[in-house]
Amino acid sequence: MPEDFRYASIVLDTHLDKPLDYALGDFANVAEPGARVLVPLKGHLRKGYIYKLHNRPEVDKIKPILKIFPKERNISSKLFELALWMAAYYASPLSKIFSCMVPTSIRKEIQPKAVWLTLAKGKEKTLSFLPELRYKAPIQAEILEKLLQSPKGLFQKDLPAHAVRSLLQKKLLSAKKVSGSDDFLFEEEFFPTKPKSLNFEQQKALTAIEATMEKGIFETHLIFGITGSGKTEVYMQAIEKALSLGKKALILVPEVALTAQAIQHFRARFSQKIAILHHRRSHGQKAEAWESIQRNEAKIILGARSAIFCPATDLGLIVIDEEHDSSYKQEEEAPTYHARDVAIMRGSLENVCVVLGSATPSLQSFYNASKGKYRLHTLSHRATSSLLPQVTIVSMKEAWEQAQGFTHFSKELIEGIKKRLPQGEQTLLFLNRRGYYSSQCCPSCSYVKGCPHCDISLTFHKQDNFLSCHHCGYRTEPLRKCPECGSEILTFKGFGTEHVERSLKGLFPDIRTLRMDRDTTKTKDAHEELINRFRTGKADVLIGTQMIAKGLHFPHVTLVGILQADTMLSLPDFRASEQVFQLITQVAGRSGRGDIPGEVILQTLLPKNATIQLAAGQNYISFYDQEIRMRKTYGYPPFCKLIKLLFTGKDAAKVEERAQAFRKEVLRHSPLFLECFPVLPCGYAKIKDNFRFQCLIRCFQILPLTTRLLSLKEQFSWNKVRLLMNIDPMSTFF
DNA sequence: AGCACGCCGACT
DNA sequence: GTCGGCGTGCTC
Repeated sequence: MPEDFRYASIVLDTHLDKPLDYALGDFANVAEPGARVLVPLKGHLRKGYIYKLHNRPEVDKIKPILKIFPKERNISSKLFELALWMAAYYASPLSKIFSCMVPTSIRKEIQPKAVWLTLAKGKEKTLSFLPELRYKAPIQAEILEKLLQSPKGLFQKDLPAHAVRSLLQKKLLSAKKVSGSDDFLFEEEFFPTKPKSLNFEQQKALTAIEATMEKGIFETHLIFGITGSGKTEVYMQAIEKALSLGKKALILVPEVALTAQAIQHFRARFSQKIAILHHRRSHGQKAEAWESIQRNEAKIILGARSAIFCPATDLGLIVIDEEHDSSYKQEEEAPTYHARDVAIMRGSLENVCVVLGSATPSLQSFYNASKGKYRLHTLSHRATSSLLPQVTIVSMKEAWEQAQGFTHFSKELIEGIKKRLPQGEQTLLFLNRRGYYSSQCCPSCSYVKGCPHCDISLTFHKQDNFLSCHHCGYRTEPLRKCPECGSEILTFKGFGTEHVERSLKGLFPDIRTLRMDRDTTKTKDAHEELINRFRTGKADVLIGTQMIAKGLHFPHVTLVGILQADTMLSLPDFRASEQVFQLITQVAGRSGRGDIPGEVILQTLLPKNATIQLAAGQNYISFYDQEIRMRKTYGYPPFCKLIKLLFTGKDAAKVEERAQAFRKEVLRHSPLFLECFPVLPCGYAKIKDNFRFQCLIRCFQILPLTTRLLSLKEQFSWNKVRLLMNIDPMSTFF
């Protein structure tokens, strides 16, 4: 017989880390962990979730729970279990985990207020007075013209409010309230694409995944498929299988992959409603997607990392596409979770088949697969007839000798671009640095103009002629003279995409270029537009940073130039090689996706470097063998676990002192086997006026240690210094 | 997170 | 003499 509990500890929505006790009163029979409740706090009403039921309150003065919300607002028992695991593993307060699990729009009950406007019925043809209106009320006329061009309608918020009101009064427009999402537009029009036939390897992977789903058990599959091998088609057919079993499918993709185009790709295959969750959607859109999942309307959920917490019941399949992608890891704030690892935990709690896919699996995942923890499926052929691109390594030392000075472009690259111009074939140039010059400096005293708030140099942007900080957004005019020595002869160092674009135009005056980096994709649809313009052949060359590397499909690209393939290799980070290998492979994979075979030119100052050579050979297995040996020798993951303690604060000396003191406490109180590295300034020693120090902990098991660390953190006197515990950090440098 | 309490500079 | 700056600390 269950015990009768009279109290509950409640985790409040506020950033209050500690649960508070309240009396259950009449709610004793309906209260359960995860239930949404309303409670008084300091004379205000607050909402939260029940964490535990008990009979031993911590304090004497106990206020009562005022209300228990309907079950739809609960955190389900399965997700609650996942939350408890996360709180322990990631050493994070439960309140922060609950706020990951439920969107703010749901927690704050924000009612969407978007208004959708269409031309009033029957008025479409009676707009003969438009010329007159254009004269009397040009703004109103403009609205009507816009609506004639988009007959489905427009959001009111995108139109001038005053003119809309007049038009509504004249009964020329009709308005209806919607959720703020334009999802309803897509529901009507479907031209479903058919499943493609699978090759032997794809079929084998699919059969194994289907078998797991049929058994209704938890099992993790890793699809290791070269770029263009048709992983997505396997996911699609696995999703179909999940649906046919009456289950739901959750697909996680890196944030950048959630472009309207990728979404349409999914919408075109499935007639079912697809819920889309990512952090750039509006409150209303997120709330609608979330509730449609909860009402069991959406059977397919597509989202970025936080979608792993979606309230779906009866999941049959979780897909993590591009499993190696670092955007799955939350690094900035607690909980520092990895969506792939949370997915695997969720899968095991809910008996779900988990599918990880990548052309360059993380060392961790491939290691797990090699140990039999995951089932490995290799797709070694491109699904279409296209071949993998031919990669050539070019030594830039030699290129500079030949050119008698610095150049972005080796002779091989110039020839490659030139050859393609008359044929309408396109080139992609990759450089992982935006701006024109990466710093302004004084050659006589070697002063470098840095950001006053961060520990980095300011990047020069020629287009608008300013210096900017890529960390905090600080902007200032370029220096006229050196503030240290007064010299008026100042120079610049280091080149970015803006400079590459200009140099290229110097070489080929008539060349049509597009540039894609954070600077050119600031506005809402700029990203989409740039991709469309390039895809439809409006440019010969696309120059870009990281963001051109991921998943884009350009059939006319037959040449990819990687301008500085090695800058990241020099970082003192255990994952540097892994990241460079992944990046080169992903960028190279953009070449030759159509009928004509592709070419890749890999420009580097380290042509003999093993990682560069293996990436050029697109030889993942050899790279894995090399790298896993390295990790084993030096004792890095997956052969151990890492925790990065990050200490930040305005006063550098105090931050370092607190960090040292905390490190001592960790060593003193830990009977567990662990290794505590010295306290060091981070690679970025200061960001937004906050100094940063870190201390790396190496251990074999996370779980008992994080509990320990959390209680030490609670007892410690912080004195204006903050600590972020990063579990399984992606980088040990920054 | 809020909100109160608390201790030091520019105002009626 | 008060108003108000935001530093510190508590909320069941």
